[in-house]
Amino acid sequence: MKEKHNTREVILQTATRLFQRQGYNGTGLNQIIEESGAPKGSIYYHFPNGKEEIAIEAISMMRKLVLEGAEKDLTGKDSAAEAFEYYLNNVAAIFDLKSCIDGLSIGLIASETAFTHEQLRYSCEMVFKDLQSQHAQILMQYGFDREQAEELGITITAMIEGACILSITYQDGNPLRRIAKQLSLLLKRSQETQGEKQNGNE
Amino acid sequence: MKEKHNTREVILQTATRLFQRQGYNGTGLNQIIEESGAPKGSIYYHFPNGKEEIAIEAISMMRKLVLEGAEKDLTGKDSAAEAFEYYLNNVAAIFDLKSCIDGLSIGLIASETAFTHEQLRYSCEMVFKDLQSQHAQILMQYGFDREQAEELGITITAMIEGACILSITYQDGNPLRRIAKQLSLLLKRSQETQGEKQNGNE
DNA sequence: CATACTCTAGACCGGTTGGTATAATTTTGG
DNA sequence: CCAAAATTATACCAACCGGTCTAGAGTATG
Repeated sequence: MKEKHNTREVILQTATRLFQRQGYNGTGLNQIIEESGAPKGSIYYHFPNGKEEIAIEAISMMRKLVLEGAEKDLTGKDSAAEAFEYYLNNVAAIFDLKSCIDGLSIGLIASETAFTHEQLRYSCEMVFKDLQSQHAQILMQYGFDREQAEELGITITAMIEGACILSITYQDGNPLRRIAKQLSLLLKRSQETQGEKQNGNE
Repeated sequence: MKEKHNTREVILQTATRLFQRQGYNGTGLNQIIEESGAPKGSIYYHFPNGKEEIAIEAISMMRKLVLEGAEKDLTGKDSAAEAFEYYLNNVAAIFDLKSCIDGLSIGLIASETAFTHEQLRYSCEMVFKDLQSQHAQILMQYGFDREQAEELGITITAMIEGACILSITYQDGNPLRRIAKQLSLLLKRSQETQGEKQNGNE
């Protein structure tokens, strides 16, 4: 069975893309079927619990895409400030191309389902927590202490999410680029202040 | 006609609330009708162009609510840092109550319609720009120079939007409170750096 | 080859969607 | 009071929604 699971993967990839672009409520199964080329029977064969099950797996795929994309851009730089600025500028470049926005943001599906689909809300919460952790880990690798890294982790997660929404709305990478600079400054200053605090203790 | 325009206002208020809570695609006209008590005929009488027209007016109402709510909290404080921290803590308190989230955020309707409803996207872009301007104006009132105020304006807009999404997803005001503190620090440091730059020039 | 299992394919279903049409009711102003 | 205008009320519509069902095609194995 050379193509085993291929239909399932195609459905999932199409759904992931469409859910990120239009949201859960704005994406119908028929659109997923058309754009993936998968037969309707296969949707329920592979995802017996229906649309919600597809969405939960799509959120999982978004998580993987976002974490991997960020990891790739955030490591191997001279400082946290440089790393996060580089990452956000890469995300901005994707918006400029107006191309596929997979793996950039989960804010849409998170906020639209928060009051109406508890399982999806919970899945998104877990992804956001993973993103916060990733950011905090990266900051610690660049020398931040744990407490500050954690507070900055959640702040960075929010900033990136908010910046993506602005760029999506403006259909332009410019908001992300401007916010990348401010995030860079924020990180530089935070690290300087941490340095002073450590010197002060000695 | 003592109640002139009352039906129209009730429809609009209900729609504004529901669009903010569930988004545009997640809110059907029948739900607006039920929850507002308005007759279906009146929907098309008052909003002849249908759902999109309601949404455009709802976005306008959201704009008013957000701008007024922020104005009320952001003025009359000792510093920008204190003002924005106070504002975000008030927003957080609303999330803690799990009550009506009107006038807190437009990120959901903005992102879900960005690729599919150009008029709504445009309306949301204008609201975000107004929010940025408001934030920049407030910062200038507290002593920031124009250029820095504008860069911080867009950054604050993104941070608030992102923080609201996290709080919506976590169903908890805590993300907002934590980010309020980081925003306060960011503003303090930005103002100190601006002070040094001015001293350096003299 | 036969059999069992996996997977596809697409018809079908009841319910919901946004919108239309028009009669009935209410309001307004002379 | 009455006519005209404003507004309500509700039946109706085609299209779309997520989900069910079942025949049949494809694959693996003995």
